[in-house]
Amino acid sequence: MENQIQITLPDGSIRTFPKGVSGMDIARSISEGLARNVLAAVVDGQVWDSSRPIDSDAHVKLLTWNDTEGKSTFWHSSAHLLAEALEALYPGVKFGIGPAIETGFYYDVDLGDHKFSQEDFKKVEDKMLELARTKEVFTRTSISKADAIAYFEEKGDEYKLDLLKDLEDGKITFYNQGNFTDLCRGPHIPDTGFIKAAKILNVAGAYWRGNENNKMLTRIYAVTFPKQKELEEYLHVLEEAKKRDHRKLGKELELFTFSERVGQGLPLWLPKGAALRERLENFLRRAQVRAGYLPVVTPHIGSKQLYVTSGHYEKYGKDSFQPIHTPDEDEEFLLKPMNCPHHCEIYRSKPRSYRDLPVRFAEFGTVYRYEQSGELHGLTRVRGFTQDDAHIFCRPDQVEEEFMKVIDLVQYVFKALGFSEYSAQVSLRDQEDRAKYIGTDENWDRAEQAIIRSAEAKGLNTVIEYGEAAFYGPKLDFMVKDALGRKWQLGTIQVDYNLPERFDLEYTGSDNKKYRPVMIHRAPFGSLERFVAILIESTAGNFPLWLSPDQLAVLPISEKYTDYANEIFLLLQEEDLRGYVDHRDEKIGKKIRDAEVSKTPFMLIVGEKEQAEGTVSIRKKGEGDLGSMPIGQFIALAKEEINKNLLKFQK
RNA sequence: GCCUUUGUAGCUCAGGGGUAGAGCACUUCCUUGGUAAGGAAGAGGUCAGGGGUUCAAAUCCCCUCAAAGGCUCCA
Repeated sequence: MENQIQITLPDGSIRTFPKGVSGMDIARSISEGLARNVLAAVVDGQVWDSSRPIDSDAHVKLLTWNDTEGKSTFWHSSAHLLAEALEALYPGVKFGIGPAIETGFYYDVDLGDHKFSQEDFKKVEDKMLELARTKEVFTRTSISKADAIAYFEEKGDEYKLDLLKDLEDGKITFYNQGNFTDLCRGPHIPDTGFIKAAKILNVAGAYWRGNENNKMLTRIYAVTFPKQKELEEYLHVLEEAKKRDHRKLGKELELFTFSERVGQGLPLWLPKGAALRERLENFLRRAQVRAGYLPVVTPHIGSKQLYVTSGHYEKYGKDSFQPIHTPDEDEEFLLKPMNCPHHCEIYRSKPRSYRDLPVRFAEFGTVYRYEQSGELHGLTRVRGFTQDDAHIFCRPDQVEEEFMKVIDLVQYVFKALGFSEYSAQVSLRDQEDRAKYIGTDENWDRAEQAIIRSAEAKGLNTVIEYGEAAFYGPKLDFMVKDALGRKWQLGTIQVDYNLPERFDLEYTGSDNKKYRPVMIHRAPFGSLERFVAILIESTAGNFPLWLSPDQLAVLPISEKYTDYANEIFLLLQEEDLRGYVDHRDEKIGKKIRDAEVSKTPFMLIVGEKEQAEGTVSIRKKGEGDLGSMPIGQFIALAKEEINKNLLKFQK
């Protein structure tokens, strides 16, 4: 029948509807409740307005707040509502783009001379909700390019005109709600009435089209919800996340600090932080010995010529810490921004045979990079940091195998430290602009294919990003999120066909001819600084026992038991357990509280009873009293917990 | 580097044109207390730094430095 179409629903059922049926009509045919919650519909894989007529057989999925796409449609529509509110409050405002993001949305606007600040937030929120209550309907209209240009010329919005330049005539649509009309592909929720709660989160500057030569617009970040309660829950989650911020915990737990006198982005590791970091280094050192790495050590500076050879000077020289000059001769040295040139020279220190390969040089190398001041961020982005760096020099036929071994090592480090939620980003060349990369197309293709195959073979959750490759080669990065959901790169593996060429590295093959080795850069942690930052946020400062700066606190009930407490502590130290005795003239309740607050895993309480029996009373952080036991039993218990983690990586 | 915001005691923060306040931490004393804060007293600040306006600036203005949230960048 010509006027009937077949709609396939996600459960596989097929229903017949009149031609021109909308997602909303379908929802209504199922239940009124569903119809009230439908935000949009997926029609043959594309998200459509729920009111848009469907003219032919299709697969349809109805979207609600519970679907990611439903949420992003909701937030995109909210961006239009924000724009409408802004236009009502600040006439003449011009609009850039206003997309939905992972949580919420933003709109880039040009408010002329008005500085959008905290005082404006409430006004705009109220206006948004006022407009939402009138249930303005979102309507879609196709418009010719000429008419669209005329509209925005009349309105004087140069940003929309700029956007229109790149759009194809005949595919341009406008969306309107209330008094606001925007250039938009859609789709949108049925009407603004779905939006019941709105919160402006912050404002930031953002260059038009992300280009720093363009004008800076005001980016207004906001979030909306279909229920007031959900907004409250969201704000609560944000508050909780802030408590895990590594900058806050780092200060509270006395792990690291910064000093203006030392300089921006140059972290100072306090004793407890240094202890934590040292544990991590030792952990990886042991794993690397088993994986066949050879430790090397290189200086913090290197001749400028070294970086001219490597190509880094040409690429980054102007944007780096400037060369250090010696007093009498015309010598120049650079603070090393990376370890690889030094390691290349170690490779060159003697002739290499094909039988020697692969060789793997590992170093916890501290490097210095002049990061832009606005980019510095706690320990995650600093100007001086230590990479758990290593360079593998191998034959071309060994690249893929070595690459996979490194993936194993990274996975094993992440697993031992409890990072289960990470993604792997494969960074390849920009598909169009290839001038910014050094090396031949042939080498790049080989490296890119090797990475993709290895990631696949290891079953990584991979995302491919074009244009994100380093200038010298493609890479595989392991990305982890911080407490606020920001993504950071931790582990990295990079294939490099370029440096061996520039340093003229070679090995003798079985035919007695010279060949060029391939280099793989890799760092499972990435940098100790960033890794510790993410570790703090993921554990909220509750480190596993083997990493905890203080593993235990011995708490005497009163000074009468000082000697017994010291005796116990000595026994623990002999077993390599770390901690302190709380000798302060305080009540036991106070000592317990302070140990809990500083997140010390075990408290050993000793008083009259323990001294008489030769025992300790154990209290575990967050769990409470475990009762008393002989010291030997506690030591066994603690060691068992330590080994539980360490055994994982010994396999 | 750019935009917005912020900078008061070791920490968390209040105040605000008339020469500085709280809680915690710290020191001393009292207390010798059994599983998340015992009591008292004391010490501690060129109110980030510099300049300006003013009879008077921590407070208002300008510059610098640092931090926060973004943008750009990231070997």
